Amino acid sequence: MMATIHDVARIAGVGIGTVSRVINNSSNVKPGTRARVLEAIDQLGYKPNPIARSMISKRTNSIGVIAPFFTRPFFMEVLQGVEMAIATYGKELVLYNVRTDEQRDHCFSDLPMHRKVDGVLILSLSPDDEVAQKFRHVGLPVVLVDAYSPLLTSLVVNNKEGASQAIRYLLQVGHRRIGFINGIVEGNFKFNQATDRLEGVKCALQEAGVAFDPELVVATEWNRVGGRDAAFHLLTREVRPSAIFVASDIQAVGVLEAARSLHIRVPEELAVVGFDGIEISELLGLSTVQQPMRQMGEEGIHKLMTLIDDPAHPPELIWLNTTFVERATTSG
Amino acid sequence: MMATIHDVARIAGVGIGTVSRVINNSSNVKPGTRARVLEAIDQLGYKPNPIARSMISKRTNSIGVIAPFFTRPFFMEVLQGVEMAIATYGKELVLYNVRTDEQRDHCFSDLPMHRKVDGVLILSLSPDDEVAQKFRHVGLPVVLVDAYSPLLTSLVVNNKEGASQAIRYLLQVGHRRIGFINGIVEGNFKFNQATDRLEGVKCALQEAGVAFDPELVVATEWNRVGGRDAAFHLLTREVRPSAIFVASDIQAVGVLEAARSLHIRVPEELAVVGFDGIEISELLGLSTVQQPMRQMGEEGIHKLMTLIDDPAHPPELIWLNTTFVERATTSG
DNA sequence: TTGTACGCGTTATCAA
DNA sequence: TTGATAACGCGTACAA
Repeated sequence: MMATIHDVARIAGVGIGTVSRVINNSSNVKPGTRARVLEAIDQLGYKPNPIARSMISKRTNSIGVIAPFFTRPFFMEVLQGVEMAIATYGKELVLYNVRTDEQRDHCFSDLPMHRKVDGVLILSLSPDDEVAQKFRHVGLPVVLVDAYSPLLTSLVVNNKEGASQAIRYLLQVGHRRIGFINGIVEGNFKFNQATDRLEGVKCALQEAGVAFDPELVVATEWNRVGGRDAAFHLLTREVRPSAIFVASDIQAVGVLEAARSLHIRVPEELAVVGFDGIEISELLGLSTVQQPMRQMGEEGIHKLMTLIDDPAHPPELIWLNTTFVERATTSG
Repeated sequence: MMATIHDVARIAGVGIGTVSRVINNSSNVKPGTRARVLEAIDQLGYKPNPIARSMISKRTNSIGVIAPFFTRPFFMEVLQGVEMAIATYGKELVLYNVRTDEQRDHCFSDLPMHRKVDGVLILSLSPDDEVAQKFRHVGLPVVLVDAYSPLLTSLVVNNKEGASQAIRYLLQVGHRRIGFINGIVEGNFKFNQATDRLEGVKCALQEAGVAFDPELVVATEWNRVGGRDAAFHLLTREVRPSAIFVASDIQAVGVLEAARSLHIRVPEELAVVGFDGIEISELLGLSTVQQPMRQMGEEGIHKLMTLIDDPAHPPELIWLNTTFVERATTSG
């Protein structure tokens, strides 16, 4: 039905070996025969079967991306960088979205064996040592983005420092009662965005000699509703905070909604700072701690490609920095 | 290095045929031997190689999604439905993002031959008859979502009626000078969202006996900046419109920005209606024509799966309806 | 420079 | 119920 290398060989009156050599433009083939083969290929509209090819070469020409809830704006931004980088390498992008722990475990255990991808980029998910070891063992290149493992090349954002930037700014402009709405800890791993951001908050407060008040900290879902609920909680206490730092922009949007419905003016009566720097933060004039999201995706892929070319390459730990962006929700 | 079916056969002391039968739980295998095989599989941590499998079965267990600029919110929403549906089928998702006509043509011409996917879902891109014919010819199942071809199963939104809904509403609440900011026509295909929405605008005006004024129509890029620029254009004319209907929410956001910087109050001095119903429209209180985006993705995949199971299934044309959503930018 | 034969890891067919 | 063997379409030694 579909033309194979044999058909081409027959039409061109050569052996399949020669056709193969022409396809992979191996040097040792006489110009005359090459022309004949090329013509036969053209005539039949022949394309090498990539499945059969990867059967031999052990290369699939596609790379896998594992992300939790890739529909969240943060992942979208990273994914955009990933996609662009992958396209420049001419690879295909296989997307594994994981919503549950089961899906994650399934991905982590099966992917290494499958070899349906030449490499894997894992987003915001830190595999434990056992899983990481397995990836190494089977020789499947892996890069972690926004996640960390000592055994795997990791690109991490300095979450702690980012949170500190936000708190230092708020302290500097005079706030003393600062609320912190964190995201809930997803998964039971050591590297965790929520944990690190909380750490950064504590640190910055301590440096400034301001007491840390656990009553002002709430952890909620990483979404708008979570942010809104938490904000209601914080803003309806007897003594409410004069500023709230939120662990993600999307939650911060919920905070703004809560403030509006409570008739609390932003920034006059309440300063709000988010985290991430997704598009909506710019739209709403939300001050935020900007992550280099696009860059994370792109660099992650570049690292992965070098790893694919040189699997023996030792794991690296790459730190990326955040930038505080001052907008309308803080500057009165 | 990695265990194969031969290793399993050797350890279990059976032939590879038997192992294969156990894997695909074919009935005719004695419980005793099945147990031995299962044990060997477990011992070796053996997983069948999917590449070798699809070499024979001609099934890759993954489906391709072609989308232009999948990073736009509209595509994200559809993609979310797509992803969820694909997950329920246990398939893998291969994402082809196309930004240029070359990439599109490349996708359309290569994918059918590759057979690296069992089926393709094409988003917002209408292949011409020649390309469609090719898909049919090689027997690769295709479903079009938000796009149309007479030769392929297509899920389309009633763009014309949607635009009419918006205009009828604006007319009903008293507007007579209604501006229309359209998206530019991308690609030279017959089915086109921009064209249909313009048609709907004209129709609704005509029905109401209101003259259509070409001066009030501007076509721009499908993004915020495009919307903003177009709005500046419309709003700085001597007699400006009292309402603007915008072909996408993302452009409408730009319109709102323009109105704000021109100190034109919304909705008192200017009513704004978008199209799409992406999350941000809800956030900003933007009145809009809601598309059933998630549903489009899900239904598209379901249709594709039935097509994969029954390739002879004739192409269908499925219409989906929009819903007008009234929010703050129109209701004074 | 070119053709042949083998192997990649499966599934499917056919005898036994 | 089972095992050997032939495909599947390609890359690649090896021989010519």
